[in-house]
Amino acid sequence: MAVAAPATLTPRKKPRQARSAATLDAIFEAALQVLLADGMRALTTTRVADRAGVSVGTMYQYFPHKQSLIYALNERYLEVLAGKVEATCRAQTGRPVADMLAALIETYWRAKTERADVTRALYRSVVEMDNEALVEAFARRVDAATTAMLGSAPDATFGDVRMVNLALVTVIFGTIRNAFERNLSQAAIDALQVELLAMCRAYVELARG
Amino acid sequence: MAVAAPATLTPRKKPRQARSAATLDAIFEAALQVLLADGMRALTTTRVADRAGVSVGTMYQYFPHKQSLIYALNERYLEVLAGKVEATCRAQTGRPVADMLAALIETYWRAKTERADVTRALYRSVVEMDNEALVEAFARRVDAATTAMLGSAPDATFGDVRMVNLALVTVIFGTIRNAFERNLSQAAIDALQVELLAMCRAYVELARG
Amino acid sequence: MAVAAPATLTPRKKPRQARSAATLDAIFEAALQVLLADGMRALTTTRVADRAGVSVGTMYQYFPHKQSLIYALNERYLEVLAGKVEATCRAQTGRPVADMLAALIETYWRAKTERADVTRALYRSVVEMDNEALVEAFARRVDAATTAMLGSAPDATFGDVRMVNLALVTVIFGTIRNAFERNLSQAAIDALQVELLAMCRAYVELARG
Amino acid sequence: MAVAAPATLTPRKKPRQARSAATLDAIFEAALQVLLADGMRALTTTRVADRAGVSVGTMYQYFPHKQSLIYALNERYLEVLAGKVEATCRAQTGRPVADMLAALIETYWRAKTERADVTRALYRSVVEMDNEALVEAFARRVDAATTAMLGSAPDATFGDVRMVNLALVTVIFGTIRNAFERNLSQAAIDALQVELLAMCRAYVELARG
DNA sequence: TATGAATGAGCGTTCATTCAT
DNA sequence: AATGAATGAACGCTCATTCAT
Repeated sequence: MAVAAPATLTPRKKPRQARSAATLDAIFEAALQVLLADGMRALTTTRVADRAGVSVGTMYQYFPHKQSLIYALNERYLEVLAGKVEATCRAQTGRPVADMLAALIETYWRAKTERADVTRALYRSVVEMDNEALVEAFARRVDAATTAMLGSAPDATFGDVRMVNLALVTVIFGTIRNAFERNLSQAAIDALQVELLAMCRAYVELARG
Repeated sequence: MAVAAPATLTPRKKPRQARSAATLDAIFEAALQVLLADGMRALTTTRVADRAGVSVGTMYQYFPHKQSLIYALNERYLEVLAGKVEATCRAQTGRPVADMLAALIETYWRAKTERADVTRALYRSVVEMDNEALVEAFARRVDAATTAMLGSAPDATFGDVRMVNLALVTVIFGTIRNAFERNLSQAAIDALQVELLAMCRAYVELARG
Repeated sequence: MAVAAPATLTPRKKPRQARSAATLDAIFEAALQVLLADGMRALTTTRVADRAGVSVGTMYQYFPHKQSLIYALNERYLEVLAGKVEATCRAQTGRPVADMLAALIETYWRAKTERADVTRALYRSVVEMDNEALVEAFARRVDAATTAMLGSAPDATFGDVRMVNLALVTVIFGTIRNAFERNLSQAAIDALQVELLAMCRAYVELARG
Repeated sequence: MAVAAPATLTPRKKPRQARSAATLDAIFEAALQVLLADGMRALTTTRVADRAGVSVGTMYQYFPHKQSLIYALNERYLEVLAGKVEATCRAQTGRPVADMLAALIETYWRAKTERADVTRALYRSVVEMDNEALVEAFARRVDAATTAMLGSAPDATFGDVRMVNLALVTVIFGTIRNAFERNLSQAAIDALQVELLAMCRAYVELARG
C-alpha cells in the first residue's frame, strides 16, 4: 500500500538533460490535466503517458511506480507552496506581527485559490500513497520559516514561540483547507478570511509577552 | 465517479429484522476494519464481505454499489458526529459563551480522537464518492445547532451571529482536522487544544457587541 | 449445456389444481413478457418470478432449471402451432391440392405474423437449450398431418408422397422463417407469400402422377 | 443488448503486422472451436483467449467487447459466404436459367454443408448481438449478384425480375437453413436438394415472360 | 406449501507493469 | 534509449440455485 517514501523533498532523480526535464514536465502537466478533467479514477498510466506524448515505457523510466508519479506530483506542489510561504516570511522579517499574519494568510489563501481545482484534485490523489513523510517535510520547512519570522517581530516577544507558531500555522492552514471542503460562496470566503485574520491577531495580542 | 447522493442523512433502507440489522452492522464494521488495516486500495467488495462473514451476493442486497457502501459508511459516521455536536449545543444553551466554546472544542476533539484511525480512514475513503451532499447536510445541521447555541448566550450578543458562527465552526473543525493530518505528539495536541480555545475566546471577546 | 429433453410434447407435470394451472400460465406469460420487453439477457429467474407474482422458490417447483422453463415455453408454442397446422390439414382433407397448399401457407404465415415479436423472441431463446427433440417431435406431428392431407387429395396422386411432403414442408416453413429474419416491407412479404404459393403449386403440378 | 453495428462488412481494424493477423486468426479459430465444442454458454472471454493462446488483455486490444468478437465472427463468415455466391453468379452470367439455379443451390448448400457444425454454431451466436445490419448487408450483396445473374439469362426475361429474385433467394436460403435445423438423413438431404431445384425451375418456367 | 435471503462460482473488463523489438 | 503490445491478477458485479423459516 504505502509507497517507498523518501523523507526529503529533493527530486529523486536529477534530470541530466534539458530533454529529460521537458519530458518530466510534460508528464506532470499531463497527470494534472487528466486528474482535473476526469478525476482520480481516470488517472491511468497509459492515459497520462498518452497525454504527455510519451510511451508508457518511457514514463516508467522516470517513475518506477504509478505511486511515485503521484508522490512526485504532490512533492512538487508542496515544494512550490513551501517556497511561497518562505518568500513571504522572508519579506515580512522584522515587520509588525499584525502584518505578518495578514501576509501569511493572504499568501496561503491565494495559493489555494489560484488553482482551486488542482488543490482539490491533489487532496484526493493522496489516497494512493503514504504522504506522511511529505507532509512532515513540508511542515518542518514552513515551521522553520514562520517561527523565524515571528521571532523577528519588533512589537512582540513570545514566551513559547514554537507553541504560538504551531497554533497559528495549524489554525490558518486547517481553516483554509476546511473552507475549501465546504462549498462556500465567494462572499463567505472573503468574509471568512477577514475573520480568520482578526482571530489570529486577537490570539497574538493575548500571547505576546 | 459520483454516486447517487440522497440529500438527506436518513438511512436508505430500513432493515426489517434484527437479523438484517446485525448483518448491516457486520458489513459496516468489516469495511471499517479493512479500511483501517489495509487502506482504501484493499477495500474490495469480496474482502469486506469475507470479513463480515457474508457472501458478496448478500452484501449487494444491502448496497447496490461499492460506492453506496462507502457513502453509507460516511453517512453513519457524520450522523453520529452531528448528533454529538447537537447534544453539546443543547446542553450549553444559555451558558456563558466561553463555556460553549470549550464544550464544542472538547466534544469535536474527543469525537475525532476516540477513534482517530477511523477518522483518518474515512477521510481517505472520500475519493471514491461524491460526498458534497453529505458534507453539506452535516454542515447545515451543525450550523443550525451552533448558531442557536451562540444566540442563547446571556453574556454576548453578536452583530452578525451567522458570520461569527461560520468563522468559529470553520476554524475549529479545520484546525482539528489539520492537527490529525500532521503527526503531532500527544503533548503538542493537548497544548494545541488549549491554544485553540484561547484563540476562539479572544475572537469572541472581540466580536461580542 | 443441453437440458434434459423429453422426446414428447406432453407436459412434464400435469397441474392438479386450477390454482397450479393458473400459476403456470402466469409464469409462462411473465417469461414471454420479459423476453419481449427486454430480451434474452433480462430473462432471469427472479425477474420472471416477480412479474408472475410468485416467489423464485415456487417457480422452482414447477421448473427444475431455468432451461426447463425455456424448454416448456417453446414446447407450448410449438404445441399451439402444431395444433393449428393439424386443424388446417383436417379441414382441407379431400379438397383439391391447390387449396391445400394455399391453406397451409396461409395458416403458417399467419401464425408467425400474429405475434411476430414472440416468434422472433422464441427463435432467440433456443440458444439456452437443446431443442432438437422438440423440433423433431413438432416435425413428426406436422409431417403426419400434412402427409395425410396430401394423400387425401382427389386431384393428385404422388409417386413418393413422403418425399413431396418433406419438400413442401421444408420449403414452406424455411421460406417463412427466412422472410422473418430479413427486414422486408409488408408489401414484399405479401408478394412473397403469393410467389411461394405459385412455386409450390408449380412443383405439385410436376410431382403429381 | 445491441452492439455497435457498422453497416459495412469491411473489417473494423486492419492488423498492421503479420503477427497481428495471426493472432486475430487464432482468436477467431478459438472462438469457433469453443462454440462448437461447448456451445454459446461456454463462449467466455477467458476461455477463448486461453484456447487462442493469448491473454485476455490481448484479446481486448483486438475487440472492445465480447460482442464485437461475435459480431466479427459472423461478419467474417457472411463475407466468405457472400463471396462464394458472387463468384457463382459471375460464373453463371449468360448461361441458361436452369443452370443458374442448379449452381446457386449447389453453392449455397455446399457452403453450409462443408462445416455444418460451424453453420449451426453461428446461427446460435446471433443471440448475443444485433445482427440486423449484418444480415441486411449480406442480403443486399447477394441480391445484387443474383439479380444481375438472372437478368443475364438468354432464355428468360422476367416481368419483375426483382420479385422473382427475392422469391428464389428467400426460398432457397430458407429451405437450406430449415433442412439444417431438422436432423435429416444424408439421403433425405440429397433428395431435398433435387426437389428444391425442381421447384425453383418449375417456378421460373411459370415466371418467365 | 411457499417464501425470498443467502450463496458463491464465474462472468466481462481494466490497467499497472514488463520486455522483446 | 524508447516503444507499445502483451500480460494476467484482480476487480465489481450478476444470477441460477438452495434451504431455513
